[in-house]
Amino acid sequence: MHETYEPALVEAAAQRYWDDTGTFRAVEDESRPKYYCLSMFPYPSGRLHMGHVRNYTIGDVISRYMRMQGRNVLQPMGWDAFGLPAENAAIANNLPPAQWTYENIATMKRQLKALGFGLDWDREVTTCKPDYYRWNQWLFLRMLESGVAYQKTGTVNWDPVDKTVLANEQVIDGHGWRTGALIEKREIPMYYLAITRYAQELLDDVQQLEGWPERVRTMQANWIGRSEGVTIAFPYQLQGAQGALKVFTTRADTVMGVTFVVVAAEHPLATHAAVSNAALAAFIDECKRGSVMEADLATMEKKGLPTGLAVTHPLTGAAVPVWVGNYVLMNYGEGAVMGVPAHDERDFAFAKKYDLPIQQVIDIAGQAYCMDGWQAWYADKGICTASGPYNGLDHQAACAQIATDLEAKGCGALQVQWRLRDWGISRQRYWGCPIPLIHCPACGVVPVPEKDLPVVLPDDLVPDGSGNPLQRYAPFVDCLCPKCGVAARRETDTMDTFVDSSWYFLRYASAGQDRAMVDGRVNYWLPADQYIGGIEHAILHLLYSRFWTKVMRDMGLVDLGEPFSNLLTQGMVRNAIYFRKPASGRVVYYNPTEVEVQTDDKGAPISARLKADGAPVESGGIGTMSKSKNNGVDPQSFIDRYGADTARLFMMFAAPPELSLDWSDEGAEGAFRFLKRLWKAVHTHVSAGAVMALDRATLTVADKDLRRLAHQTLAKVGDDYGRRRTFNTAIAAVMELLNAVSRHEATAPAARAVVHEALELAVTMLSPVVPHVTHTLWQALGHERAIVDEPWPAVDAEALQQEALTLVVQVNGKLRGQITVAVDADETCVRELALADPTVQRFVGALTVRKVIVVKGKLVNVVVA
RNA sequence: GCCGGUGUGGCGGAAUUGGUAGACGCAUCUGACUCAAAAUCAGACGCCAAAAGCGUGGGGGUUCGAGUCCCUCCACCGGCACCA
Repeated sequence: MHETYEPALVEAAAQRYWDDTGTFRAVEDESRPKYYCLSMFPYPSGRLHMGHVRNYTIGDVISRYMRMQGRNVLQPMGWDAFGLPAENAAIANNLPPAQWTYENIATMKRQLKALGFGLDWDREVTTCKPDYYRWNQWLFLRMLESGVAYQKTGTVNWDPVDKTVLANEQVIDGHGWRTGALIEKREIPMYYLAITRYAQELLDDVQQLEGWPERVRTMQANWIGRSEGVTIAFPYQLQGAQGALKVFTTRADTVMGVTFVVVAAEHPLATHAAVSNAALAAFIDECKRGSVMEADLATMEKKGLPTGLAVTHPLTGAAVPVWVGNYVLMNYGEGAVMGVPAHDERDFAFAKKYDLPIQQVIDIAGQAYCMDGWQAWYADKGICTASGPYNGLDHQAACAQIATDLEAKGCGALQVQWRLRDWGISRQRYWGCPIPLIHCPACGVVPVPEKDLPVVLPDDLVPDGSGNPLQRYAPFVDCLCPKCGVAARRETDTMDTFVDSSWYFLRYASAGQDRAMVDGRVNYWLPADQYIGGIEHAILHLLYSRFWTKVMRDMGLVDLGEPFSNLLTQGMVRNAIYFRKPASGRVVYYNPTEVEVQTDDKGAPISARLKADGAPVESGGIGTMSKSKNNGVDPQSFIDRYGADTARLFMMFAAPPELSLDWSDEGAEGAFRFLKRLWKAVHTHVSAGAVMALDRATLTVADKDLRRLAHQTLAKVGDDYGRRRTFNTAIAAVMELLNAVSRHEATAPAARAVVHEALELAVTMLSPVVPHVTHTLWQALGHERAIVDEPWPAVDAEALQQEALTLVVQVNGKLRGQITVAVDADETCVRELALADPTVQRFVGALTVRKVIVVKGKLVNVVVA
């Protein structure tokens, strides 16, 4: 063994051993309990970032720990390789997205290997390869047959200069990111997946997923958004024809307070009214240009214009004016809402702004309604008032009665409404999975026959930002109709990349299968025992994957209904932000490595300046590592300097996995120091020669204390890895153990044996986190078998035994002293010892002892007055 | 705006079921070693001059006892359906 820790040597040796022995190749084995540890696969953006390092280290620690627990572990990896950044890079570099993507994959794969993750690379999945995406296409066609996939129009951002559809992130303040042109909303035909068919099941099942964080389950349930209410029809006459304007409400009990209705700009009534009303037509145009994003919709100024039309209140027969509003969306519900200004905050503001009548119809005992301003209780459920036959009814009774009455008139029905909308998967983009359809002038839309799959995406085109290059590429577009044989046009829209990521975890389990999407191996490995990824995927990706799995189940392709048993959502990796804001021009961000921080004599930062010119820079606090803030740390240069183990150790030690993690050069340095200390401790110990077998009879009190600590630590670390998933506290516990080992006088043979055991346990406990250095240290401690193949050690119950306990004594809840008692001391004895303590005596003084609370094994609280 | 989360020393965090607040690490300070520096090792380290007192974002409450439970307010972060 070397005297000094040299990570480069140690890491190369361990990785060579794992490669040569095929350690991480997973083989199905019905006789052993499996463990499928899944991490969200990366988008191949160029190089790994610290977020990846964190994500995959968590997965690797869990995988290696479960392997030591005797589980047959599968830990695969792949590439979410389609998507917009490749097109942006193509525009910038004039290179095909495929080339950029495959180069990035090669780089990142090398980095993943350098980090020592125990991945089974034989199962690698790359979503931009035809052998993967052909099954997207295959399943899409099956979904079309079953009606899960269907066509309808959808709204997109249209850049009139580039004549292209933009993603939301490419629209900045309503203008195109490249052209600056004012973006228009356009309605185009698109394909949708009927996720709403599964709404109830997705909602019911998410409540059962006990291995998921409560917050993610709540977010999903809110997103699905089941609400029970009533659809109400407001009849109207228009050009002699009878019609009905439909709205949905969960507050049917307030229907007697309706004083107006608001329809979306695209609503047929709005279109009709605009024909003879230029101002209204202009307003509708303005609305159509507005954002479709929920966040914008919620915060923008609510505006409206009357149509001049009126509908009839179905219960009172009163005429209700119809308005057009910029905050009502055609795609949500019925594209119209009823206005009850007295009991809805948004309607109240709208009515105040446009001077519409406000009619209170709900009474809350002890509250007085006042029209001057909105108060929170106006929206509460109460007793109906000024509501004719419904007066005196509470919310539930009024809703039921009103629904019955509306139903009798043919003007309403009870309904369950979902916030969840069907999933639009069409993208007007090149770098994605082609939608396997052909447009025939005679037959219409014709699916590509199964034998012709996959529809291969040409991978040498270079997008230039103006439209989808597939549309101009004849070899792709020109085809023959599979039905009638005439010249036809291939669909050029591609699929949302969320499709690719909705089932890759099934494909890992069916690696190499070229005759089917999945095979029986899926039912061995799935569901994933642990899924790990960023909290930013808490809703969409996870919901789509759950939906996709259920669709495949209903087609008989898999047996499971939920793909992920346990979910761990890891926090962001953050770093300090420094910038300068010149009087003119834009803000310049400086990487923290370029900045020097001045501190006061307690170490608190007071100012910062740029190393290059010595002039001050401003601090922007701490933020998520990003290109735009220039505060990223490149894992590669860090690994080159300190090694993979230090990177892994710091990532696991600096914060619990669910919280955000702040990068710290000094902290990472500290992790490196700890590994050097560990190395030195083992080196010093083995250099001192052979060790006797542990003889429990010859141990001193100090030896017994160290043994107890070692086994207590073992129990804690196992619990932290397995149940709690708090790697930071596990590492801290091993650090404490190592501190105790280095303080231990180890010259006597028995003491050396205890130290040997403690070091073996420390090395074993750390091996999931720092597998390279522990691989070498385990050999140095005299073991033939590699540590990666060792089982997790058992706690020695005898080592945990102790004779005396220290209890704390409080007076009125404040810590005043400590007493040492025998483990089996009874309450009376503990109580007397506590009262006899001199400090306790001093604080009790002349006061009367009211009671004494004894918490077994913990503390005594003397209550005085 | 809506939904979800977070808030504890100079910093990251610990306190697992309501029971010793600040484990472990970083920074800082002191000392040892050194011609010197680095590295390493030892010690100190919530605030306050203080045995007392105060202290877990602010305010209020429940309790013998609250970082932990309840109410309320504030700040920051994630998601909001075409970024992935």
